[in-house]
Parts: sequence; C-alpha cells; structure tokens
Amino acid sequence: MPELPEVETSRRGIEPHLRNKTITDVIIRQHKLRWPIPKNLPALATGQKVRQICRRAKYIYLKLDNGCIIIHLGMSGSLRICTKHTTVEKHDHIDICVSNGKILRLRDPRKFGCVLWTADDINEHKLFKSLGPEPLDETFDATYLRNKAGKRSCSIKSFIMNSHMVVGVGNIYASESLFKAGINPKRRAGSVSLARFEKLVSAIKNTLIESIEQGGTTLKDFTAEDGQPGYFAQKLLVYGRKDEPCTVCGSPIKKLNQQARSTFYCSRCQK
DNA sequence: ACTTCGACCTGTTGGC
DNA sequence: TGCCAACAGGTCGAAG
Repeated sequence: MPELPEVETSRRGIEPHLRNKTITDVIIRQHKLRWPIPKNLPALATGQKVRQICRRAKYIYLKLDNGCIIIHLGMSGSLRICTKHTTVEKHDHIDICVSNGKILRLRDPRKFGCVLWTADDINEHKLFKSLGPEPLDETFDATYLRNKAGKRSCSIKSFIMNSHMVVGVGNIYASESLFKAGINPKRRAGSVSLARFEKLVSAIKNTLIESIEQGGTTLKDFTAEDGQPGYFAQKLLVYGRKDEPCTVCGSPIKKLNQQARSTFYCSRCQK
C-alpha cells in the first residue's frame, strides 16, 4: 500500500543495514511477481557489494558494481530487515542476504510488486526512461505542469497521477493535494490556470514532505520483526472521509470513482 | 499523441 | 456468526 513517503521511509530504513555490505546469497521463493524475478539474479548479485540504496519514483534500487537490483512494492509490498532466525511468513518472496548477517526480505501478498535486474544505466531502463520529474525536485513547478497540461481533456486527478507528468503522486495524495489546492478532481487538466497549478504544486510538495518527516519520526527500528515495517497512519483531510464534514466548510465530503479508483473531495471548496 | 480499460493477485471489510 | 461481494494506497500495456 505504499505511497511515495512510505517508499522513501523504507529506503532510509534499510540503507544503514545494507550499505557497503557484500551480498552473500539471494533466495527466491516465488518468481511470479508482476514480472518474473530473473532466474539468474542470485548468480549476478552474489559476491557484489551494495554501493548505494536509491529511490526513483516508487522504485527502490540497490546499486552494485555490475548493475542494479530494482524493487517495486506494488500495492501490498513491504521490506524488512531480518536475520536467519526470523520466521519466513507466507508471501515472503525473496531474501537478499548480506555479509553482516542481515537479510533484506520482501513480502508482497498481492504480488503486484517486482524485483528486476539491469546491468545498464538505470535511467535507460524501460521502466525509468519516460518517468516525469520527482515531485520534490525544483524542476517540478507550476510552469512545467501548465506546459504539460496543454489542452488535455483528462481529469486533473488522473493527470497528476500520471507518472509521465510527475512521479510519486498516488491515489491518496492526489485527493489530498487537490483538496488543499481547491481544485475539483473532475476538472479537465487543460483548464487549470498557471496560478492554480502554483497552488497544486505547493500542495503536492507540502503533503509529501510532511509525510516523509512523519515517517522519519515514526520509524524507530526498521528491523521490526514482529510488527509492521515503517508505515504510518497519517492525518487525511478528505481521503476515506465520505459523508464526514469538510474540515474547512463543514459540508459533507463526497466520493466518486475515476478510472476505477476512489476520489474524495469537497464540492464546496473545490471548483 | 492521448485516453480508457483490463490485467495482475490476495487479504480485509461491510452488508445481509 | 457466517458468507460473499466489493474493495484496497500501483501502473503497465493493449486497444480505441
């Protein structure tokens, strides 16, 4: 269920356990994720040192000297740091074992996630090549979005959730950001003014920064073998609040479906 | 080039 | 209390 803040929190959580450690083994229990885990991944990665633990969009990747291990958590994936004594649970699909005895373990009940390998420049990888800017990058601003929006007829909500426009805005933060910016989620992307894109960009950045900070304070011990990994409840203004009063004007929050996803908004505050 | 929609999978929840 | 349908925070790739 990870949105970008959870992915970044996961990256930060696993980083100190893996950086500069040598991979001693890769154990695959289930190949069939969104795409098959490459059969030769253990052969490629074993013996290599993990140089960096990075994030791009909602992908986490481990940089080795001979390539990268790309990880996506899909809808239900989670990462934890284990030891060889940690019980393997159902849906624990892959272990990446390193030289200090720690194990990076991916659990993903719905199997929408993936673990892939690339030997080439990560930015040339098919999944990375056409990604839009990071939402917290300074190149992501109102002018950029206005230009991208052009005369497009798709809804502003699906526009900001489109990874070719900007990455990392998931279903929850799309609703939350549009509420903060006062924009109706059904509005055509092409009809949003530059001034309103300014508000929207600020809202997206603020929402994400706040959540990442909250993740950092919530995250005490990522090894959390017994409980959940570094996910965290967040204060939501509209998401999941159907029929509850708007925090600004008091009118009931509405729910609608867009592209088969739930959208929550205030019809009085968002035009 | 743009938009919509199906597909992938299992666990949880809410209504009857 | 139990059953079943609906739903869940992602996103690619095909089809129109």
